[in-house]
This record gives sequence, C-alpha cells and structure tokens, in this order.
Amino acid sequence: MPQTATAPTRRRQRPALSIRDRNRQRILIAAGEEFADKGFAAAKTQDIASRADLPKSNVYYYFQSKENLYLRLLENVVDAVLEASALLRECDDPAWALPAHIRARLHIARQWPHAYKVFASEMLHGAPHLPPEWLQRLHAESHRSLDCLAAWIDRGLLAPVDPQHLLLSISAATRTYVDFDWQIAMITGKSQPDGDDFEAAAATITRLVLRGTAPEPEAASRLRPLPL
Amino acid sequence: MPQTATAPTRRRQRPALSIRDRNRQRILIAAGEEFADKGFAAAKTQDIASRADLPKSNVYYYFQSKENLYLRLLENVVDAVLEASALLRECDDPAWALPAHIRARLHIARQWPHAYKVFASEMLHGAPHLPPEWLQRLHAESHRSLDCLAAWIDRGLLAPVDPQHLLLSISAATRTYVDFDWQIAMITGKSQPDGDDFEAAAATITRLVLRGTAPEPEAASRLRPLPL
DNA sequence: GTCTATAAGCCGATAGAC
DNA sequence: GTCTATCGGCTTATAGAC
Repeated sequence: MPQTATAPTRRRQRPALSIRDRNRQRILIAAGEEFADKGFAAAKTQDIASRADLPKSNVYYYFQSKENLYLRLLENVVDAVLEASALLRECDDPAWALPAHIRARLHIARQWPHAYKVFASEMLHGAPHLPPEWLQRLHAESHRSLDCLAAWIDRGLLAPVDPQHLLLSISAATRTYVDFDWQIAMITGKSQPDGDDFEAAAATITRLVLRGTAPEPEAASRLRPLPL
Repeated sequence: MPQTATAPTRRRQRPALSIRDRNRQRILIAAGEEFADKGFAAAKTQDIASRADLPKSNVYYYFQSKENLYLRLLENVVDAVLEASALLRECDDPAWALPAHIRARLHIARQWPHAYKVFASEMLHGAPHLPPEWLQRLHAESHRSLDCLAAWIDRGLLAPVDPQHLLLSISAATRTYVDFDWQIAMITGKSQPDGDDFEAAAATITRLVLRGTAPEPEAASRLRPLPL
C-alpha cells in the first residue's frame, strides 16, 4: 500500500544521505562529544565508535587516524572563527562591528558546542595538533583585528583601552559559553544553555564591551559620536 | 681547612630545605609545566621526572600516583580561587569589590601560571579529576557570589545585567591571562606576560566591568550613588 | 632514600575474513 | 564496504638491588 499516491520514486531520486555520509556524520558527532568531554589524548577511539554505534574499525576506515578525525572535527570551527573576526572589519562603526563580532562568536558556540569546546581546549594547550597553515591564518587574522581596533582608537571612535586585552577579553567571554553547560549546572539545575541564555550572554557581553569602550563623554557626545 | 671561621654548625641548624622537600618541590614545578602543556592524560610521568632531573620512580615515591600529583598541584589554586570569590562579599561597595575580585584572580594567574592553566583545563572538561568535596566548595562559593551580585542589583548599586553572565565573563576574561603567553606570542614576539601586561589586563577588564555595570545615570547619580 | 629493570595493561592501528 | 581478531608500542606503576 503506497502511502500517499504521489512521489513514487522520490526515495531513490533523493539519495538523502548515503550510508557513507551517514556513518561519517555519526562518527563526527560522536567524536565531538568524546573529544569535548575528555580532550584529545584521553578520548579513546573505541569510545567514539561505541557512541556512534559502529565498530571501531569503521572509525579508521572513514578517517584513517584519530588525529585526522580530530582535525576534520575542528575545520568548521576554525573557519567560523576566522569569519567572525573578519566581521570586525566589515563596517567602520565599532558600535555595529563589535556587537556583530560578539554575536558571531556566540553563534559558533551555539552551532557547534562540542567542536567549539574542543577548539577552546586546543587553544588553551598551545594548539599542538593544528596544522601550521591553520595557525598562520589565525595569526594573520588576529593581527588584522588588532590593527582595526587600534585605528578606531586613533580616530577617537573607541576609548583608549589596550586592543590586545580588549580582544582577549571578548574572545574569552564568548568562548566561555562553551563551558556554560557545566558551569551553569554547578549553580542551577540546567544542563544545556538554551536560546535565552545566549540572548542574555550576548546582551551582557555587548553591554560590557560597548559601555566599556565608548569614548569619554567629554571627548565626544555620549554614545553616538560616530562622525561619519 | 674550615672555610671562614664563623657559623660552624649553621648548616645543620638550618634545615633550609630537606632533600625530601627540595625534591617534592622540583617535581611539583615540573608537573605544573608538563600538565599545563599537555593536559592530564597526555602528560607522561617520565617527562615530568626528566624535567625535574630525577628518576621516574621518585615521582611515585613522593606522590604515589599521577593523579595524586595532579591534585597536590591544584590545591593551592583551588583555595586561591575560593578566596578571590570571597573578596566579592568583603565590602558592600561593588565599585571596590569588583576590582578587588578581578585583581585577585589575575594575581592567581601571575603567581601560579602553570597550575592555573591546569585548573582552567580541568574546569573546561567538567572537572573529572577533582574530588567531590572540592566541587561542593566551588559550587557553594559561586552561589554566594551570585546572591551578592543579585542583591546589589536589587538595591540599584549595579545595572541589571545577568549576574551569572557577568560572573562568567569576569572569570573568563581573567582566566584568559593564562593563555596569554601563547596567544600573545601569536601576535607579538613576547613569550611571557610581564608586570605591565597584568596591569593593562586589570585596567581593561576593570574598565569594561565597572562601566558596563554602573547604574544608569538617570536612575542614580553617575558612579557614587551608594545611598548608605 | 634512590634508582634500574620489569611487569601488566591499555590503546591506536591493521590484517584479513566475509 | 563491514567487522573481528590481533599486533605492537607505549605508559603507569612496582619490585627489589644498592
């Protein structure tokens, strides 16, 4: 009995997800959870396989090695981080660019919470597993962001805070919403940050940054001094 | 030939550091560096021993197990973090207490950079190695801090930001100065944050927090509204 | 107390049947 | 393409000489 008359061969026409793609996806998800929980060294490929409900050899069949699996997991996040930084220079108004940057970073944490935590841990330990080429791109990007902030300060669009420390603070504050699940569990009963939490996070961080970096009232009129 | 006449038995009278204490200390320092670099799982007791210039068995002789060594390394930091949080309630003026708290946290990062990085990593992964009793103390402490912030907001001493997110942002921003050495190396040539960096960090974070949490001008007079 | 030599177990990776 | 069975190396921890 063909369910509802139409779309007879639809199932074959839409290869949806080949077994190959489906398995790769399940392994990546499992790897994200496992690496986020334990870190690279402590994570076991057997546990990743169990989480994905596949035999361990499939992990190697699809990803060749534990390290390669780890990198495939991180590449999306690294790209997203680079894009979030580039946002800083998309508009010459810090009152627009800073919130956009903050929201973009929080968006990464919401979209790939596990992979982003893995990235945070990787950075914390000095990025021992990232390919040099990725490091160079991250390096160059942070350099450009610093130049941008310094230029805004020069032109009086930002208060003269230390650009390095401002950027580090933003990066740290947003990155923290990756820890959020368990830090919050330490306090309340919630186990996963929901949409409201991200809104509250964006609001708090943006408020701290915007009000903390607004030029002095006597130097320019309150908060919309932007003379362009 | 007795070197210089005086102080004949001085060397015996001052046990200074017994071999035991000296070796324990050297192992702890080496462990801090190694755990900070690699994380708990990836750190090898052999490498710790090599760094301390001692045979591996001494590590086990003095500390019984890798995990115990790890905990002995962390206990100072955990205590210091608890004390820094308690500072928040030491004075009823947020304009004094918040900077004091921020400086105390940065002070920890400067005093024990390696152990603090280890602590940060431990928190990031959900504190899988900390004894439940330590976790309870950390839990209780953050709860008290939140109550304190909420009370200030109620009384109009702070702008109505989300206390949880404020605390997380402060914690994250200060904790970052642990990453500082290598994040900064990614940008400049410096390899260790010096005194000036910590001053700049304190200044930037304090500015962001104080100006971001100051009550609205129309709700109370600028920054010294404290109606007590 | 100190150190060498070794035991015991775990885990990443693969060979090879199906 | 899928999975089982196994290898080989590495690491924690200890036994026991000095």
